[in-house]
Amino acid sequence: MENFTVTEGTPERRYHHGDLRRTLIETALEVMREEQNWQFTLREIARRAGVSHAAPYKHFPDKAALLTALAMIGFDQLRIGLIQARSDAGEDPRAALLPMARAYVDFGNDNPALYRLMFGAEGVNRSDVHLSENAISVFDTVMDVLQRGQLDGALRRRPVRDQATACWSLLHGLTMLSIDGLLLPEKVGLEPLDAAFRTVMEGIASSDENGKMSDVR
Amino acid sequence: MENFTVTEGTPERRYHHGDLRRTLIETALEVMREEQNWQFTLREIARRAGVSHAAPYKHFPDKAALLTALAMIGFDQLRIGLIQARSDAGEDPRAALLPMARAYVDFGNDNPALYRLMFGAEGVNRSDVHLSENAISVFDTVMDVLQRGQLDGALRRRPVRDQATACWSLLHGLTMLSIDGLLLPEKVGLEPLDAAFRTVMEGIASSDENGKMSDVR
DNA sequence: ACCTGAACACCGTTCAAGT
DNA sequence: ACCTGAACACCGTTCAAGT
Repeated sequence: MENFTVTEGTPERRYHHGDLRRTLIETALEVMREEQNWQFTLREIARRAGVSHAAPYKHFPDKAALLTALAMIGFDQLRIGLIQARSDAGEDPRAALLPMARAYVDFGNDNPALYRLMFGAEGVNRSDVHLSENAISVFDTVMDVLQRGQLDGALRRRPVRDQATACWSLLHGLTMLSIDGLLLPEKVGLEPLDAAFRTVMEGIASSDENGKMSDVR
Repeated sequence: MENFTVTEGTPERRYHHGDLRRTLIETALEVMREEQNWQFTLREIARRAGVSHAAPYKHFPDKAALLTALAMIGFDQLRIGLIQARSDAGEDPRAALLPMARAYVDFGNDNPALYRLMFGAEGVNRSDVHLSENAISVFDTVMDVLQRGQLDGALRRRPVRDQATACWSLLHGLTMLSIDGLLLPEKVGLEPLDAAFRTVMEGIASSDENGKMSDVR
C-alpha cells in the first residue's frame, strides 16, 4: 500500500562523495538496460560508479540486496504506469481495461531485464516483506478497476478475486512469453495482446451480443 | 514437432567411463531439484559426476549449452505431461481442458527451477532452434485440444489461435506466479487455478447459461 | 577418443587500514 | 562516517599433456 521509492528505508543524505546508494541503483538499472539481463557483477557497477569494489558493501549487505531493491523499484514503476493508464482512460472502468493491459505488457517489453528480475529471479530475496507488498499492490490495482467495472454493470458479477486472478495471470504470462520471444507471429498472430484480451473479455464482460452464435450441439 | 530426448544430436555411445553427457545432465537436474534454482556451477556438477572440472567441456561448449539442453528436456516433459492428461481425460476435448491446465501448473510447481530455466533464464541460448521448436510444440498441444473442442461444438467458434494465446498466457502466468509464491491465499483464494479457469471458460465455452444475469446498464 | 592438471582472468565477500 | 587495497576462496574457460 505504501509508496516505496528509491531511497526507501534510507534517509536522504548528501556525503562528500554523493549519494552512493542511489548511484549504485541507477548504474545497475543502466547496465540492465544495456545488457538485457541482470547478470551484471557488483564489481562492474562499482567500477562504473567510480568507487572501489568494496564500497557497495557499505550500502547493501550483498548482491541479492541490491537486486531486491531494483525489483522493488520495478514493482513501484509498474503500479504507477497502471494507475496512469487508468486515469488517462477517463471515468469508465470498462474502457480502462485495454489501456491498462497495454501499459502492463509494454512495461515488460520496455524493461525486460527488470521485469524478469521482479518475477523470475533466483538472485532476489523473495522473502523480503516490502518486495511482496509492492508486488501485491499491482494485483490490488487490477482488482480495483474490475470491482468498479462490476458496480458499473459493465462486467459480469462474479467474485472479483477470481476475475483478477485470471487477468493478472494472463497479463503476466503474455508479458513473459513476449519478452522471451515465444509469441511468434505465425503462431499467435500480429497482435497477441488484442487476441487474448478479446477472448478473456468474453468471459468477463456482461453478455450483450452473446448467444448470436448458437452452434451449440 | 520431433521428439527430442536427452541424447538429442548425440548418437548413443558407451565409453569406458560411461555416458558422461547423460550423467552431467542428470546430475544437473538433481542439483536443480535440491537447490531450487539453476545457479549451480559447472565445477560442482563435474565434482558430483566424479570427473575433473574440465571434462564437461568435451560434451558442452559452455555452461549455456548445458542449460539449453536442460530447458529442452523440460519442454519435452511438459508436452508429454499435457498429452498424458488429455488422453487420461478420454475423448471429450471440453473435459480435457481442466486436467490439462492442472497438469501444466503442476509441472511448474513440481519443477520450479526447471520451469524458470525454460522460460525466464538469462543463461539459456534462446536463439537455439531446437529450443524454440520444443517450446512451440507445447503451444501446439494447447491449440489442438481447443480446435477439437470447437469442432465438437463445446467451445465458441472464434479464431483458435486467439483462444490458444489466451490459454497459454493464462497457464504460464499462473504457473510463474505460483512458483514465485505470489498467489497468496488471502488475495486469490485457495484454488486460484479453478478461479482463473472458471473465468476464462466463460469466455471460451459455448454460451448455455449466459444471459441470465442481465444487469447490463 | 576421451580425460586431467595447471593456469588465466575473473567473481563475491571480508577486513584491517586509511581519510 | 564512509571508502580503499589486499586477501581468500571460489568461478568459467582454455590447453598442453596424459591414458
